[in-house]
Amino acid sequence: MEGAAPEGAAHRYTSEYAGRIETAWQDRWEAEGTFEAPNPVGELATDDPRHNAHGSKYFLMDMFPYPSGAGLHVGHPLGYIATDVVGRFRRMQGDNVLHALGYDAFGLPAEIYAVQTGRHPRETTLENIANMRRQLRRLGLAHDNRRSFATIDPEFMRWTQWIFLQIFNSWYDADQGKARPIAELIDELGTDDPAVIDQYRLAYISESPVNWCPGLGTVLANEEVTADNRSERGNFPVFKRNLRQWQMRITAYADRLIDDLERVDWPTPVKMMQRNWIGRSHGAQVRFESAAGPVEVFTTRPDTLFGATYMVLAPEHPLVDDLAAETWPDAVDERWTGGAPDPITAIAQYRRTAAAKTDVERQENKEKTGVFTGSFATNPVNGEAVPVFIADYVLMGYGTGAIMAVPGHDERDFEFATELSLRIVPVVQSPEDEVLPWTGDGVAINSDNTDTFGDEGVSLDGLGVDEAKSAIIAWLEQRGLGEGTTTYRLRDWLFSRQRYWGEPFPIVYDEDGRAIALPDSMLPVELPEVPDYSPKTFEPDDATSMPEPPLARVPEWVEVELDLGDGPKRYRRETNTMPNWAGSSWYELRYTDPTNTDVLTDPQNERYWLGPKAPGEAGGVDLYVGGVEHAVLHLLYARFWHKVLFDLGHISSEEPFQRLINQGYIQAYAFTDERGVYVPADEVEERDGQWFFEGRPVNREYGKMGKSLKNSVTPDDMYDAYGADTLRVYEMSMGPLEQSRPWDTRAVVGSQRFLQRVWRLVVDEESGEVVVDDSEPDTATLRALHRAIDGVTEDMGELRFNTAIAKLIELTNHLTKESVRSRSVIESLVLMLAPVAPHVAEELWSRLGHEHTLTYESWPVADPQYLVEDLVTCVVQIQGKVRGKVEVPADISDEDLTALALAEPNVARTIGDREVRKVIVRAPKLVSVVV
RNA sequence: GCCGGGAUGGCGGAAUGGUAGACGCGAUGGUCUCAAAAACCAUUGUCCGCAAGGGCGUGCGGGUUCGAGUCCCGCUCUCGGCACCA
Repeated sequence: MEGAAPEGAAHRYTSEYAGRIETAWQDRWEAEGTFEAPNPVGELATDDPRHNAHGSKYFLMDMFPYPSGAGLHVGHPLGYIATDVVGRFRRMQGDNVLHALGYDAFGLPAEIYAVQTGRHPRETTLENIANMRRQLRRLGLAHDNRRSFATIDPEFMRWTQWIFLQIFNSWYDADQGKARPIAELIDELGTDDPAVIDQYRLAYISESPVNWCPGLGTVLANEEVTADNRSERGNFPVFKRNLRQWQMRITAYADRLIDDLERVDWPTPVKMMQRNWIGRSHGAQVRFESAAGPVEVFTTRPDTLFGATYMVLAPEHPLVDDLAAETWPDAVDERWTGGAPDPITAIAQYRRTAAAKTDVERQENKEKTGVFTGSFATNPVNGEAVPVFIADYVLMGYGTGAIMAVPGHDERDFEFATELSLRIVPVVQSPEDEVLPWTGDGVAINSDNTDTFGDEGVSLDGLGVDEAKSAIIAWLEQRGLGEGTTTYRLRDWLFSRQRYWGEPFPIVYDEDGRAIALPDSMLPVELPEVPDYSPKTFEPDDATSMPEPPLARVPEWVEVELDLGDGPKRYRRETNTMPNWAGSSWYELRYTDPTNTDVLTDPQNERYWLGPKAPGEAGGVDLYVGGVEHAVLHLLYARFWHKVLFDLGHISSEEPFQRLINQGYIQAYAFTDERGVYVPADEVEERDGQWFFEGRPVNREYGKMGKSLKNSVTPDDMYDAYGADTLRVYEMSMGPLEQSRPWDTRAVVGSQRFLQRVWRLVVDEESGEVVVDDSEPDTATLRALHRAIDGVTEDMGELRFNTAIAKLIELTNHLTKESVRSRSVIESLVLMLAPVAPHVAEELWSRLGHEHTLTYESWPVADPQYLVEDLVTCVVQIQGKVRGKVEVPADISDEDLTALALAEPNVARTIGDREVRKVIVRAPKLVSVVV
């Protein structure tokens, strides 16, 4: 953009000049360890007083990146710049700031690349990390590099595996509401029989329906499967299969995971998503007697029990076979039979068609279908015999897999009842103009069984929904017919994957196939070399295929002889690996004590950086910035592990992330030609609102930045064209952090012009001499300065970098216009500029004669005397419309101001001969006249 | 369908219920220059008007208020999440 500097301006702040300054300061920061944050104890402790190691602290985190081979584009660093600005600001406010960046380095892309090239994923991953470190270093991030790590580092993996064993070796004590060591359960139960004990573990193996993805050759967690049953990564079909897999008992924490959302400062949408995902609903379990024994149902509307006119079981429900009658009752409605000669045939047929339906089909066609089992059950509140159906609108995986159907007050039951012509009884009074089904509030009707039960009975009639619920639950509990309960949508976390590039489990099996934890001394269990990195993958639609993990193909690793306490014996290693999410579920802890080899983090260090600041608080990272796409997955898993470690007494904080902000995305325009092919966005020209590529018109689209859309802009491009500081200022001034916005390379120059103006306030572009002097600034300048200090300080504190920068620009423009040279003013400006544009600020600070980095200089403080003006512009409104302005002293009285306002010529003219009915005075800024 | 965001100039965006459009980009005009670039200065919501000034204007329709982008009610569009969860 910028040509060679003209002869006469050798010290002009050009991109090239900026680049020299920036790399020089990056080298110096690194050499001096400028951003190293001391710990209270251990290897990273220090007595360097400038770091305030025992005073206030601030722990900042970014969602760490997966080191992709594609490198960064300008959208990636948005959050990193923002946290860096916060960190630099907090340091100048006196905080000890912990800010570092690790790498989430296990993952599918590296494995896929390895399969394609035969290169070890570690090799390529480490290369990618090195490249990313280079790109990010050039951005001037104030990270403590001693605290950086990658999840694949054996030292990190060791603790990931250690935490797994902690979870494996604990159980959830529902009475105490916390996890406890399994040894305490063994004592309490008086047995160490694995058949008993293993069922309680928080990490356990179960044979249960899991999401099998043949196209990826691995199973997936529920959270990794999209609504239309495809893999979030790769978009392959996913099938439910019964397989033996590791699970984590996250469901034990469902209540705390919901309730503790109130103790963190997170965006509402993220909290909502977590609440919905956990899906807690309060209701009742009620038993309906049948020929096959009691059938348990779950309902959130026990108040509508009197309106339950039939029951529905999921087709896979275990009692269905027992309920299937030999023959249809006389005069059975033919819509109930599915056209079959008897219930057993009807059920078999229905199950077959239901199973054959893909989930997509189920979704497209929500028409209710089902068949009658031929049996009846008894509604416990009124003794009525209600027919029992099976239907696929009832899911085995939720509640009890059986429902009582209340067609009068449930949409789905109503549809089914209409379809099969079932009885509909209203039991909640609906508003007059509403038709059934009525699902809203109302007074109970037709809900009285005192004529059957006499004094033992209950009447809900006249009660509101909530009262009726409590009344009927009390009645059911008293008679042993049911009880109030809570169910959750959340399922346990499927924790094993059939991949190579993940953490191995620290588990071996003995000859009885029993899972045994390896002792801590044998950690980490490292990945063996394998002949082939890929799991066996299958045709994406091959639902019957079986998982085959790559590690199973290394018999010399799988078969081991170990001495686990009772002499050397043969064992077989677990061949699954942990999911991607393992490392990111606890990495916040490792930043606090990254070099500790004895514990995952020293309790003193953890307490200092993460502990609650006041009793009752949950603690956690002071600020965590990342994309909203992790709202459920990563953030839920990390909270879960954090709570387990808290329960077991390893850490003092109950939540990992106290405050969370979702940064927006930087998106970009992309252009397609008449064939629909993407053309390079940076070669498109705009004329009169139309876009042209090589003279031909093209269409504009808006979307993610990326190679495929040919609209990527890389940080490296920006470093070359403008320098890192300009890129930082531009990204921060584009808008609020949380908001997504379009990239506009043309607009970047505005940020460069701003930095150039600041530069010229200090340095003569031709001679390179410092031009500041010690002159006393005039009052107008002092006002501008202190107003800026006041506003910038507040904006920075609230992460409003865009408006903070606007205020710095205003101050700079004032100083430029008035040719202000006063050192005191310019130094304050340089200090305030430092968080967003640290290199140029350091350079100017140094040229102003300061020996040390400005990193730990005190942030300027506004002098209140310059924040009040003596003369202010008062606005005069008539009927709320501005009709005039008067310059008045700030301390003017209401009476004087009113007089002045009414005397203002235009005001007087507008009022004319109308009567002034009321005057509202907000001295000294506003007078509002009502006529 | 349910839940949660959002809508302001040509563009990105500012505005404790009190002068809508800060700051930046772009555009137009000017200074400097042989010329250009850069820099600097000025103008820039829209309509009427020579001007003074006035009308209109924050997705749409109502309301509260002396005064509403901001608060309340009802919609539209849009983005995100969930989706037969009993």
